[in-house]
Amino acid sequence: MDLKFEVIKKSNECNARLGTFKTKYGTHKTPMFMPVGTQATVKNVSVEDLKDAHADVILSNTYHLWLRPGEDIVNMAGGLHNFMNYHNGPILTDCGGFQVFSLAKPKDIEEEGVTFKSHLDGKKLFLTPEKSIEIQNKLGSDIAMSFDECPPYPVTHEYMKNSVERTLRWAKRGKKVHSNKGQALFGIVQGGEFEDLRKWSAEETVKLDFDGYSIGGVSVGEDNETKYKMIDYAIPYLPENKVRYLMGVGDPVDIIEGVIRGVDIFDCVLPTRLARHANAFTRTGKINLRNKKYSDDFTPIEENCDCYTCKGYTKAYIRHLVVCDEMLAARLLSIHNIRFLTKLVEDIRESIKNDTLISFRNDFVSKYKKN
RNA sequence: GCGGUAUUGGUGAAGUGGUAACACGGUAGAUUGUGGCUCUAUUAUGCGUGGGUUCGAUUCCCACAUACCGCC
Repeated sequence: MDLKFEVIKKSNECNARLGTFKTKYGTHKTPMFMPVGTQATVKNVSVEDLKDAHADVILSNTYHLWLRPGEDIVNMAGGLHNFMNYHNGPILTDCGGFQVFSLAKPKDIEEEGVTFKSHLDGKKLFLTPEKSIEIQNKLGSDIAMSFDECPPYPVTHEYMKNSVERTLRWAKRGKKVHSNKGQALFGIVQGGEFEDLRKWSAEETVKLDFDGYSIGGVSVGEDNETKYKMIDYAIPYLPENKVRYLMGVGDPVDIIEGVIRGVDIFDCVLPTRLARHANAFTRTGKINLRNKKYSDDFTPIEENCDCYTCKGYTKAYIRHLVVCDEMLAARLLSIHNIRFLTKLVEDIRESIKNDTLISFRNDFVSKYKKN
């Protein structure tokens, strides 16, 4: 399904662009941040919480839902939206390719597909590009991802070349069986830190004509300079009139740097994972609510934040919940962290509109200290 | 009153005549297409108190304190 992506404005100081795309849920603004809800739930928060936090598109995962409860169950429920009661916006399903990186060994990656060892019971599983698309079709997500391999960092040029070529062949196979007319399908650019492979991967993937393009294999252990190069190497070969999605990136500074380089969409587990580890984003850096210094701090996480958490709860109280291992801590922190990133992209959009993104970046980075 | 046994950090505890394991907890840190798991660093200048022996004692000896168990 064509997302009718439109560039509303191009920055005149960098590659950033302000855009919109359309689905049956309405018009969606980019740059955008998507919270991750791997197992048909954004951990610890309700769909009402997500709405309050200005979440729009959310992510779910093919691999996890394939194992539990199984795509047929979700299909019987009427699709993911009905199953999880999420009607605020579209759902994007990741293809399961990232699990190749985290669960499979290189020898288990073959032309036909990938042999996984289930993280639940160790059972051997076999996932192919066709199977991934078929599962995503049944899940009924609005945007499906092409099945890819996300190699670790670093690997040799030779390994990466083989991997990228195979990922392209997998993309072709997946596209061939993609039959869900109401579902968009995105291709994934790989190639690691190698400029020639990123270029090749981007050009060849674009030839297949997907509804959007993502840059994968980023933030897998490389340094910042390399990370930003990976984006720079791919962007010039992606079409202007299609969304660009940088997979798995959600550090606030990385989001800004990504937008400056021409990225439209981001997703990341960071806001919710950090919340489970008692961390909160603030404009002056990440803070750890477990820290003793907050035990008598009766101010909100951020004084001017409009999220549910900051409007009603103090750092001292949240710290108390964290120390007592109370579940509410994770919920309150998740809500704040998600809102922090949705607000960040709102500010980014405003900055693109005003052609002040570079100074916004400089200002943000100077205040956002790595503790 | 007499004998015996014990006393190590916030907790449970190991241990040795050469300067205090381990676990939990505490304090910090990591976390980027999610296992809430996990990982890393750090946390007793001191082994009930006071003496003695020794180059050196938490360790051996004596006394005392405290706790528990026997006996009158």
